[in-house]
Amino acid sequence: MTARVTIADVARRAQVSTSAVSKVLRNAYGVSPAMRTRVRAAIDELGYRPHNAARALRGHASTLGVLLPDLRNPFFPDLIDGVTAGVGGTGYTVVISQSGSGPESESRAVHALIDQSVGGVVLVAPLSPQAQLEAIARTVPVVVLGRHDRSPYYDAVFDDDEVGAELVVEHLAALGHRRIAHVAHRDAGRGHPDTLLENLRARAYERAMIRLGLGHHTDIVWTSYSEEGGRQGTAELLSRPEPPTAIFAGADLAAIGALAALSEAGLAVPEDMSVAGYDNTWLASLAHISLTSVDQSAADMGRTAGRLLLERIGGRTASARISITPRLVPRRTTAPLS
Amino acid sequence: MTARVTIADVARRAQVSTSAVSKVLRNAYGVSPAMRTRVRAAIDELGYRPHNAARALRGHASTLGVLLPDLRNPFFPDLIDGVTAGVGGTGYTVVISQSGSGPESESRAVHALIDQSVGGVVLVAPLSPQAQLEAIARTVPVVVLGRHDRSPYYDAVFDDDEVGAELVVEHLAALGHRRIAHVAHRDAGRGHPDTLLENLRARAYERAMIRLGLGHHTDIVWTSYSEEGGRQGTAELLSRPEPPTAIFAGADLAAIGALAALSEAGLAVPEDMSVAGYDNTWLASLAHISLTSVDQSAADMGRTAGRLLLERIGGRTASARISITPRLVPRRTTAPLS
DNA sequence: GCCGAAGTGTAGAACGTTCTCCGTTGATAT
DNA sequence: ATATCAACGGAGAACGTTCTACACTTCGGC
Repeated sequence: MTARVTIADVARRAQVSTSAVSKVLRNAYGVSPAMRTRVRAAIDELGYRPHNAARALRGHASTLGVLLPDLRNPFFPDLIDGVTAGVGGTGYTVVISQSGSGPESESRAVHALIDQSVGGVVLVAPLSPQAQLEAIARTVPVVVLGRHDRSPYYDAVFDDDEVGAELVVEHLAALGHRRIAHVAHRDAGRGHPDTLLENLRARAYERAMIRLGLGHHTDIVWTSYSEEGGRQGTAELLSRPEPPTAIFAGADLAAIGALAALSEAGLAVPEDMSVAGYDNTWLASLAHISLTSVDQSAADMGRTAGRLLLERIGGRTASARISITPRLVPRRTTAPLS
Repeated sequence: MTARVTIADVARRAQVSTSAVSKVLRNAYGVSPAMRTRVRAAIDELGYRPHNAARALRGHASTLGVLLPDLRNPFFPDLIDGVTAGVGGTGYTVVISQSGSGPESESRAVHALIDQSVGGVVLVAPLSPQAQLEAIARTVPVVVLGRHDRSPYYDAVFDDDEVGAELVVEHLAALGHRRIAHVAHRDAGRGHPDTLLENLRARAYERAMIRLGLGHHTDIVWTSYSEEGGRQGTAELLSRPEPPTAIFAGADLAAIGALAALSEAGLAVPEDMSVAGYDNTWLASLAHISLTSVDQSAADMGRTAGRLLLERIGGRTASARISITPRLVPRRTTAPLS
């Protein structure tokens, strides 16, 4: 454990004041080219690295936090890559944290993140009520992903889940399906912000069914956007007196679970049952799975979120609300009703 | 953006000195019960939260870093959960960072992490040469995961990759396969520490083949432990004059890619080709995939790594080296040679 | 020559903690 | 009564930065 090289060491070496070194570091005004090169040289020679904690103490953050509900959803890595790309070259480091399920553990996680003195946070599909998010936004710039919130205090990025759900229902209906069921996600705890993507997808599903005259075939099972959730939900659907002929799962992971349940039940996909997911993760595109899904461009969303966060940090106070239009990617798990 | 509640505010409220508050916070010696409760009350009333940057400046870290090569490998979430569980209840927060591929970006990432003044880091399958890791270990406690390094300066946690590879080869050989090929991972850049798990698996595969008298059937394609890698590697294997009858992919993700390539080539699994993976991630257990794999208990490894890190932080200087014994999980992608 | 402005550089006070000393009690031992 | 000591509490110097003020040049314009 060697002693740290500080700005003072650099200053001594370069025969200037610490203020001067600080200026060079921040490339602030008032530095002659000669001094700059001298300081730069000293920095390199000593292998100086700024101490972020000290900087943070003075109010300058060097990291941005991304809070994910869990790491298992294959949608998130793409999102993270997008965020990283969006803030690329600005000197910010992106740190990732897991919020767990439930508003309490989420709140704990977000505060833990803030306590790291991050410059801003991207909250992915948070469960906390809007008021609470706004309280957070008063402390640190916030971008919320996956909720259609309309808040003056934080930005929102989301795909148009209504459109996405419609695309799926219309696709299935066009294939001749009428009994189209939906596997939805029920959050832990009470609250359930109704701007949260899972709830919007479910409602949009209902509306699309009604619009297409299939209202009486509406059938939602509330489990979770996980493999297990999809499996259970599908099992439940299969036990109906009149099971559906197509299942629209609100997430690819749940769709995968549905495929598992169907294969266990000895049903063939898409011959006996069509299945569609949402998110178009790489899972869906696996040749082995080839799941019809809705693409919402995780990378774009992440990049946008990153950019908005930087803008907020840069001083923008007007609130942004950016919607991304999803697009259907038909694959082999959906086929005409036979 | 409200002004921060500091220790001084708490002190004022509780009519004590800041030193006293600090003592209560750290539950240090020299605090009367009366004062303690008074301070506690003030803390709650004001909603005080300690400023980690300030603490870090004084040398106390509140976070532990985990550096992952990438987030897409489904093995990692389990690992993270293990680490989190292993350090649970100690007040440390786990932050995750992505190292990218290649020693340079890895080195950048690990330094960025250290600059966050983490109390210690878990490096997952790092590519940097041992000397460099030891340099890092001189700055901050380090636990390396997935390398069989023997260093006096950092701890190592790994599964016995030799045994794991043997299990697979023996399993396939017992099923009658002789032309068993291996999809290996070739790291970016030079260096390739030979204690890295991917290299050990490949070597153990070779040795097992020789031991079973199949040495002349040894066939390794070096791509990567990713879906794309598995796909390409398998395509290459299929173009051999005499293609293998079984493929041992060094990671589940690569095995999935192999399945994709096979399905594209119109080959049935396991009828025409047996496929085995490694890591036993949830992907492998998906009913739809049901991949034979090697389990190395990600959660255990993570928990162990977390625990070791805490011990190091706690002052242990002797180096630990913990090996976990893997176990074969046969599923539906491997079958007797027909 | 004088004045203001522009260009360079420094001193030193923050930022919010921790933690080492040290001072003050009151009780106990001598 | 005095010395000793434990228990409690506080003063104040760090930690490594940033950044506001200010001081000192130099230079051009008058």
